[in-house]
Formats: sequence, C-alpha cells, structure tokens
Amino acid sequence: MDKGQILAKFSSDPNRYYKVSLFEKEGFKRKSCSKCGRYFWVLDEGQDLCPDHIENRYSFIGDPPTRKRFDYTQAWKEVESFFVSNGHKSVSRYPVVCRWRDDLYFTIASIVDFQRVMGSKVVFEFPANPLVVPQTCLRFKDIENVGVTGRHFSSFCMIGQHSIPNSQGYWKDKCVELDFRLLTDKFGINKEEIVFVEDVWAGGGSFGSSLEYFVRGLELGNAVFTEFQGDLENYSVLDQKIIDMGAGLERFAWITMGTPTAYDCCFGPITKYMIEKTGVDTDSDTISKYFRAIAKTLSESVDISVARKNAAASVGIDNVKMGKMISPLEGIYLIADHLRTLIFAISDGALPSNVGGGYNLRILLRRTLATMDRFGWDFNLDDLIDLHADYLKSTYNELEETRKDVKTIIGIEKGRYKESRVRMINIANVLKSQNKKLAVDDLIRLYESDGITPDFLKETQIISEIPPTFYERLSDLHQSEKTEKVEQLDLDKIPDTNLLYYKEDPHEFEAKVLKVINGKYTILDKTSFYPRGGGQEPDHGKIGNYDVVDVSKHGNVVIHETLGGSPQVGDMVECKIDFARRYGITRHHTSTHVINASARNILGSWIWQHSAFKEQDYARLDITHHSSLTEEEIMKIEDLANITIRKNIPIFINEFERGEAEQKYGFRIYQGGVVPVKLVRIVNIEGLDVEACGGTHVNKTGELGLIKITKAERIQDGVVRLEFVAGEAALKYTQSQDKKISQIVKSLGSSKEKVLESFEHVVKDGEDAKKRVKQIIKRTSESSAKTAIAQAKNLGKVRLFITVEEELDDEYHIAVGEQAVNLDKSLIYCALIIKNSSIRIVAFSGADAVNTKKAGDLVKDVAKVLGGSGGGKDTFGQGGGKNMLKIKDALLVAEQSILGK
RNA sequence: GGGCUGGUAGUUCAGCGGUAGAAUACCCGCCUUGCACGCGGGGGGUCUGGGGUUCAAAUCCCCACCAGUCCA
Repeated sequence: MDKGQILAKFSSDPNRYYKVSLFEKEGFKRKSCSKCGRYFWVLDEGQDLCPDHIENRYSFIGDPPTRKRFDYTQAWKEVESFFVSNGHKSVSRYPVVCRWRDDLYFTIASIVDFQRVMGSKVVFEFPANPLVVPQTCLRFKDIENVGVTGRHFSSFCMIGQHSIPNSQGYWKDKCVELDFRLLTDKFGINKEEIVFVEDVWAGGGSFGSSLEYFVRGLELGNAVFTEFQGDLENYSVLDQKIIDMGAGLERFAWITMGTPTAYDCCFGPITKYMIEKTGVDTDSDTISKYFRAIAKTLSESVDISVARKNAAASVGIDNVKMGKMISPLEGIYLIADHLRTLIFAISDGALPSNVGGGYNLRILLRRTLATMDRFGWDFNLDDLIDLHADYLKSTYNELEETRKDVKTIIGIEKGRYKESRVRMINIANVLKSQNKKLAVDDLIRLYESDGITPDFLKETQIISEIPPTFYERLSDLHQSEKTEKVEQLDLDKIPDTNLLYYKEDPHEFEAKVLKVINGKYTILDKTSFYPRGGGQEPDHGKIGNYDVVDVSKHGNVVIHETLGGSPQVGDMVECKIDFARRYGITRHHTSTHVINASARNILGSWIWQHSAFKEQDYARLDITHHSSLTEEEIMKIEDLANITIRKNIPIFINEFERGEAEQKYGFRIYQGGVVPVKLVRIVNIEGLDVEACGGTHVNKTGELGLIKITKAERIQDGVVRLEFVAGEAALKYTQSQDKKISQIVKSLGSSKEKVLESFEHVVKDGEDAKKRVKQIIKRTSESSAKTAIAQAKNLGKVRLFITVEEELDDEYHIAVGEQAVNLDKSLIYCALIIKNSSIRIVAFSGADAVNTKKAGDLVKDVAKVLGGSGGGKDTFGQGGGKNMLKIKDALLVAEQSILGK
C-alpha cells in the first residue's frame, strides 16, 4: 500500500486521526510546512516550517535545550523510571538475534520482540501491558554513515513503549501525553520546542496513523498507532490495536548533552580512551560546528562524501584539518559503534561468517580492523570490549556472562582477517609482477571472489584509476530474485486431527477415515502417527491393510500417505504404528538435545542448534560454531553426552504460554527455530537443556543407552554438522565397524591388537616398492636401451626397434626409449604396451630419424590400425587403440609407414 | 539462501588434453671457513576424492569434500 495515499487520507481528517487531547489541552496548532506541505502540530503559531526545514536544526549541539545532562545509561534510567511510575512494566531486552521470526536475522525494532508469526498472520504476545523495553536493534542499511554523520549507528537502543488499549492499556491520548511529559517533566525540555509531525505506518497487512516528535529538528520518537487492516478503499479496525512507540535512546542522551555527535555521549569512556590513546587533535568548537553542518547538509545531498566536503567547506575546515581531526574521529566513532554491535550480536549467539546475518557481522569487524590499519592504531580489542561491557553493565548485565566468549570469537575472526590481508597482498604482488592491464571484468572478479577492492589495487599502484563503470557493473550483477512459496492442499471443513501422540500415545488404535485425497492421502479423526516435523522423520506402520509410508501435518490436520490403495471414507480402521522405528527415532531425538547441550558445555555459549534431522538408525545435528571440531573436542562432547545418559536424568514435558516460557527459560528454548503456536511444549532435561519442541522423547536419559558420534564436518562457514547414533543404532554401528576391522585383520593376516602396525607396514612396503621400481628403471634403462639398439632392424636410413609388451608399463618404455634415441640418433623406438585389454603406443624418433619419420606421425598411423588414435611431437608420440587382434598388422604398418609406403 | 574463485612437492605457485615443473625449504658434497652468500648433486607428488568423455585427463564435463570471497 502506498504510504503517501494513506497519509493524504488521514491528514484530510486530522480531527479523527491525529488530534489528541493533549493538543487541545496545551493549545497545539496544526500547521502545514511552507516548504514541503507536511502537517505538524506546534505551540508557536508563527512557525511555518516543519522540523526538517527549520533554521535551527541541530542547534542543540553545544546548547542543549534540557535542564539536565544524561549520558546513555543514565538516560535509560530516567526513561525507565518515568514509564514505571506511570504504570508500565519494564521488560528486559530481547535477543538481537531474532530466533522467533523466520523472516528476520536480527531484531530491528522493539515491536519485533512481541510479534509472533502464525501461518501468514502476525500476532502479538505481550508479557505485560503497558510496557517499556530498552531494545537493542541492529540495522545495517546505513553502515557507511556510521561514525560520519554523528547520529547513525549499526545498533541502537530503541525505547519501546507498547500498549494494547484495554482495561490495563491505553490508546492515543494517553500515549502522546506521556511522551510529551517525558520530554517536558523528566528532561526539562521547553514545551514550545516540541513538534509533532503527522505520518502513517503500513506493513504486514495493517496500518495506522503515527505522530513523530521532534526537538530542534531531531526526531526523538515515533508513536505508531496500528489500528486498521485491509486496503485503503475498504478497511476495518483490528481486533487488537497496538501502540508501537519507538524512540532512540541515543538521541535522548544526545539532546541533553549537546555533544558534537551522539557518539560522544553514548559510548561512555570508550571514545575518550581511544582519543587519548591516539592523541587525536580535538577542538570541540570546530568539531561542534562541523557536525552541526553535516547534520544539516545530509538531508540535502544524498552522497555522504559530498556532504562531508560541503560541511567542511562551510565551517572552513581544510584538507589538513580534515585528515588530522575529523577523519580519525570518524574512525574512532566507527570502531566504538561496530564493536558494541558485535558484542550484542555475539552475546546473543550470532557468529561472523560468510552466510546469512553472520556476513553483516564479519563486515563490521573487518571495517573496524581496516580502520585501525588505516590509521596505524593498535588498540587491544579485548580492552575495548571490556570498556563497553563495563559501561553497559547497569542496563545490560547479561553481557557479563558472555564477555569472555565474545573476546574468543572476535579474536578468531581477527585472525581470519589477518590471513585474508596476507592473501590479498600476495595476489597483489602476483598481479604487479605480471604487469597486465586489468579490465573492468577482472576487477569485478577480483572483488567478488577474492575480496580485493579496486581501492586496494589503486593503493598498491596496480591500477592508476578506478574505472567509472566498476560500481555500475557491480550493482547490475546483483538483481535479487525472490523465491516463491509452495501452495498448500485444500483442507477446507476438515476438523483438526486429535493428536494421540501427545496424549496416551497408543501403538495401536482405531480411527475413523474422514477423507482420502488422490487415493493415497488419508485423513483420520485421530492419530498416533507422528508427522514429519522439527527434523523428526514420520512414523510408519499400517492403517488397515495399507502400509503408511509418510505422514505430514498441514495446519492442524495430519495426512497419512499409504501405499497401494487406501481405506474407504467413513470406515473405522485398525491402525498400528511401527514402534521399533518410532522408538529409534525418539531416542535419536532426545539424543539431539543431549548432544546440543554437551556441545554448548564443551565448546561455548555460541553453540545453538542450526538444524537437525533424526530417523530410526541415524541422526544429525548442525550447530553454530566458528571452526571445524578437533578430534579431542568431538570426544569430549561424546563423553559428556554419555555421562548424561549414565546419570539417568528425568525428562519433563510441559506446556506453557509462550510468553511465560520465554520469561521462565529465556530464548534458549528456541533451538529448533520458530514455534508457530500459542502454547509451547517445553522439553526439559533437568539441569541440562530446556527447549521448545514438538517431538517425541524418552522419559529418562538412561533409555538412550549409548551415543556415538560418527562424523563431524563443517557444512558451511559457522555451522558444524554432527552425525551420531544412539541406542540400538549405536550398538549396530559399533558392531559393523568392528566387523570391518575384522575383515581388514583377516586380509592383512594380522591380529586385532596389531592391526594398525600391520597396516602401516603394508603402506610402507607399497611405497618402498614403488621407489625401488623407479630406481631399477633408472639404473637399467641405459643397458636396456643398448639392448634395444642392438636388436633394432635396419630400415632404409633409419633403424627400428619395435616391441610388444605385456609385462612392463609405459613408464619403463618411455625411460628406455628416451635413452635409446639419445644414444643412437638414427633410431626409432616403438613399444606397443598391452594394458587392461587396450594397447598403448609409445614412440621416439632420434634426432636424425626425425627426417625420415616423426614419432607423432608414426603413432598416428599405428594407432589407426588398432582402432584408436594418437599423436605427439617430432621426437615423441603417444597413442593407443583397443583392437587386440590387429597387433600383428600394426607391426607391419609401422615398418611400412617408416618406409613411406 | 544465491553467486563467484581456488584446491598440483613441507611452503608459495606455474602448467590447463600427450614423458608432472619452478622457486623456496630439506639432505649430501664443494667453496669459503664466523655467518650470509655462491657452486654441484639428491630425496620429495595416487596433481582433494569419486564418476564420465577420450587411445590418452592435473588439464574437459558432472558430483562430493575442503578453503576463500561477494551479495540479498
């Protein structure tokens, strides 16, 4: 839906959509901007310009309009206490890795915390009403602006004020009044400074009006009233209206502090530390002027580099000053921002990698390190991480737990960056030595496959200029395509299947056939057949006389696929599930949870389930991890898993309201991904692992018997796959491995105890034999060559040695032939070597013999007879054929060919 | 999730259908003799694995694995 059209519609009826009681009470006037026409509400009747166009934009820099000064963490305490004293519950932030939504990698707004996708609908889950949350949000869109504009961040704290209008919550009037009073009462901002701008919001099938509030041109917050659904011509009021007020905490701090940039007051002691360490020349007056100027010019010119230039020019900063003062400051801001984002993301379980959201994190760290390289700074990243974590402690105490792990991950990733640098320099050196002219295509290939930017090539003087078409060509290459979703079966009017496997779970039961689709998909009124889902393979068994080969769930209906026919609709049928299969799968499913927890304990807090698969005699678990596993790590995980089995820990399964479960157990429960139901089933292996999971599980870990990891491989950057077997499958696996060893023992004629030594012996013998053959050929080739020369037959001007070989290989004849023609320049050496029912031809012509017959030509003629082909150089030719019966003819043809017949 | 690039001696790479190479490191000898350097010789490889095409594959095609890299 077009936002402009909605805005036009809403603004045409401001009393209905925008006028709140506060405006009336305080005497706010509605005005239209004389420059852009947008409508806004303000106390000063003489103001004709909207906040985007007023003269005193960003004049709070150096002159804050507030009574008090609050830095970042203090500002949150103020905001929090204000909302709490006004009846709000203060909720802890949600993870920045958005595991409860399939369509987002990271949490991008506070409202996302409470959105749960069920089917195609978004529903809201509020742990309290009304509430306020300091939600860390990650946004990578304006990454180039970070550090440069004074107000862009890769992650920021969105103050989320959320309310559902009901007996506890409130709607527009109170919302705007609260926001107004927060600014005036709490922060002491003069009410004449506050401007509300009319706007709208639309997304996910719903829409509503919104009021953005500004002070001196700085947008502090935006109160969105999600109210309608449908399209503009025909819309209705939502059952569940929502207030989504999001405000930037960084900006609240900034406006009270009046620092040149928002960075100066939001990273606590980090920027100060870096400025002192680097000795960057700072002069707050010039810097204030510069950042005020850039804030103003930014909206007018799109290109950030142009904005920088203009801003510098307007306050009289020359290139030297730019390079000494502004650029290093930008670098410091960038480092502080990027590291803070990495701390949050890694703490919440994301890993830098080359896929998915991890790529954004890798970019952040590489930008950080590249900036340090550029200025020649050698900050200890661990120190900076400590400074951040210490500073954030009062609001985000949870970062404490993962502080060490964050350092580990960033350390590893830094190592990768360094290796990558070395590789880049090597490639650059090769390019330099080749001294070839590089086309745009070459530059694109270098960039896309090796990460070598044209800027780097220019820096190292491999190219003199970056071709103007480079970026154009690059963006042409990336026209993204969206994938379509698969259509679902039409299951209208079919009631939800009664799921017995979550209840008594009988192995045999009787059920009524409700519907049969395409003669093979049977729907029953109730079932104990577990459908495919959550990586768990479906049950097999029988419905009547028909074999069930697949079971799947569509919505709340279970569909059984049968082989060779299906029962009649309306019949009562006897159903029986293959319990041996089910029990194997069940054991593997519980084992997956056990292995996941073991891996997390052994490796680190960054371990999450990436995906999983379990069937009767095999299972695999993909976990998020930064490197390949060592054999030792695999063994430790396996050991811990088996210790867990021996402890025979009980497993409890209970249903919870989702919000309750999240509050009680945290977001670790979402290992298996999105759970699209209101009631979540919590599988709790006491003291070890708690997950939301719909699968089947054993009652006690002892039932698993044995867990054996059979394989560990890195399936992509940041993901390791563990394959394993449990229970009976584990026994079978060890038995079959043992059998293989027995066979090896038998064929080696060794014993089980000494099999390894025997094997090493055999391998070494093989190697030695090969070496010996090589030596023998080397030493005997000369005498063999002489023998060949002696046996050669005169044929016109040349002498021919030709032989048919069944025992020795081509390697031998090549060595001998070469020697022979060296000793006798008029010799032609030709061998027909029989190998695997085909014939290989090798021929040499001596330096003098070449005039009579070239080796390559000879081979061609001979090979033709043998039904093959060949060729080669004057002195050496190779070829072959498959017709063994023609060998005698071939010998004859060789002579004739030399004689020129 | 979608691309792209690469995998050859311990290492860095060349070769891109026709006898597997260079540099460096290693071992031996010589020269010097404090080392570096210099000279001569030597060992070192199922060309990541598996299929296919071909008389012939490191080389071409397909698949897998490993590594790197870009984008959404």
